[in-house]
Amino acid sequence: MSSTACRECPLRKRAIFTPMSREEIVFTQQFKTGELVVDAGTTILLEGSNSPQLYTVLKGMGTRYTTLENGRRQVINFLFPGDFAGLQAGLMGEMKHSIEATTPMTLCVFRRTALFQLYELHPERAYDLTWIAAVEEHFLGETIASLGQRSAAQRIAWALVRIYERLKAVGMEAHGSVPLPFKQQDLADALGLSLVHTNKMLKMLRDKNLAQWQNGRLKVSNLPALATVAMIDLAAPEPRPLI
Amino acid sequence: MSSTACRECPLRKRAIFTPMSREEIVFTQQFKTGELVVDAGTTILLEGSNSPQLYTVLKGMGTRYTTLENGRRQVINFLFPGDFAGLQAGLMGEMKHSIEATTPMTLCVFRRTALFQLYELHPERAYDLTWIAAVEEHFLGETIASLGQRSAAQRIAWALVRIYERLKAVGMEAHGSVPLPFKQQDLADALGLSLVHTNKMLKMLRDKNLAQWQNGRLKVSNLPALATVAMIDLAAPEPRPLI
DNA sequence: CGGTCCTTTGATACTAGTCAATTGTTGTGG
DNA sequence: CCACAACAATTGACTAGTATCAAAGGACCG
Repeated sequence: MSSTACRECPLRKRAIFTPMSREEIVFTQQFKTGELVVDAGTTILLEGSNSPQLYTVLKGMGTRYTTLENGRRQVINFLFPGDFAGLQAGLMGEMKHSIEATTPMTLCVFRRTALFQLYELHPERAYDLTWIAAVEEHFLGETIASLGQRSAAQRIAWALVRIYERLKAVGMEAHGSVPLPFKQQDLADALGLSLVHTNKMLKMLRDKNLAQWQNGRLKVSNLPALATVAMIDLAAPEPRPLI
Repeated sequence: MSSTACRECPLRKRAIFTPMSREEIVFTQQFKTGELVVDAGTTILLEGSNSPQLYTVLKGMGTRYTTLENGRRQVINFLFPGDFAGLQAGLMGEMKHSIEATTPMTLCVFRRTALFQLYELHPERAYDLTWIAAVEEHFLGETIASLGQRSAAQRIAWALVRIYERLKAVGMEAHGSVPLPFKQQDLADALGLSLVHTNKMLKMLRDKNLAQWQNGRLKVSNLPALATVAMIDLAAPEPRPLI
């Protein structure tokens, strides 16, 4: 199967992404060197390595995580279609975290060496790259606030709302639910909770008819109610650039 | 008192910051529109506002925080000299967090409207800006790992080590200690701990002779030992750009 | 000198972690 | 097609780490 052309990119059409001019599309196409297709379970980027690539997730899902000295794992965030990865290695020379494919994934691969060229020749795209970093920074800040100030139940609710929104924004909602092929352990590691307690909180939300996550799909029957539990002020997600 | 010229900038000389060419200094000077001097306690940026400015901390310290719906405060990080602020508002149009001066502060002010010009005319500086965002992203990721996976004692130790390193890197170490004019409540809010428990953990570290934080100064007699408690692999800090 | 703010300490309550065992699911080989 | 292994989800019992509550110093200021 041949590589997807940027102009045909199914993600770009989504309202969540800021529109791109034809020229931008052409340049992005040049910047793209190919596609990486990996099986579920593959480690795409390894902490400490200096992988020379930048990626955008085209299909599939993964986790971005670090491992502490005591062996505990922290999932920094989940990777969904449209997400950009590898900027830290791209600029700082070394990965500060690992990325693992949870499902089979397809990633657009960009040449890291072309990064500086991008800054010189395509300021709008460079601007977008910084924008992406700023959006990511904002999201990480919100995660910090969740881990620091929300109770276990609130954290789970918060994560489910955010995940639901993100997947919906990239068009993965169907039959009132979204695919969510992670293990409960992954969510636990993302929220700093134990697996057992995560399980109990999920059951609680299920019993209250707020969110059902089973068989790899997440169904939220009453999003506003779940957002209330999560202490989230539900707002339309702001458009962000896609690279 | 007149504004500090970029070429005289006392921060730029520090090894922690990547060197700047004369041209870069000249441009930065043009980009800078002045200085903001504020008293302790001033709110510099307010969540939700669309402040049109970008800042670099020249002197003093502050906190970057958000407030949740239930009134609890999460300190995202501390602002020290050399730190850059306002990028989110600069790109995304609205502040996602507030910034408050803890001590009197002096900030270099940059014109937000010149931001795009910077991308068009000075790709190296634009590159640096993205670099700064990536460094910040990395630091926030480490914070997430701390809140998620470290115990209270480890979190405190972690924070003190990181703070000590950062202040030392900008030349604020003197007599084997660094100034740290925050309240225990600020640290508690940064680490997602209660004030009381934070106090007890600080006492524990003090009793073990690992770290003394009193009267606005932090003294770490045995940094490697503190880093061990914190589960940190002590490494020389990597240089980052200054704007 | 009283008031305010921050730090410190003790007592108690509760959230979430750990341990252990059971159930359900999927895939494999006989 | 069934037995078994491997893994994920679930549940219950118990424990530990932190939060909460309350009160007492200390430091600073008008």
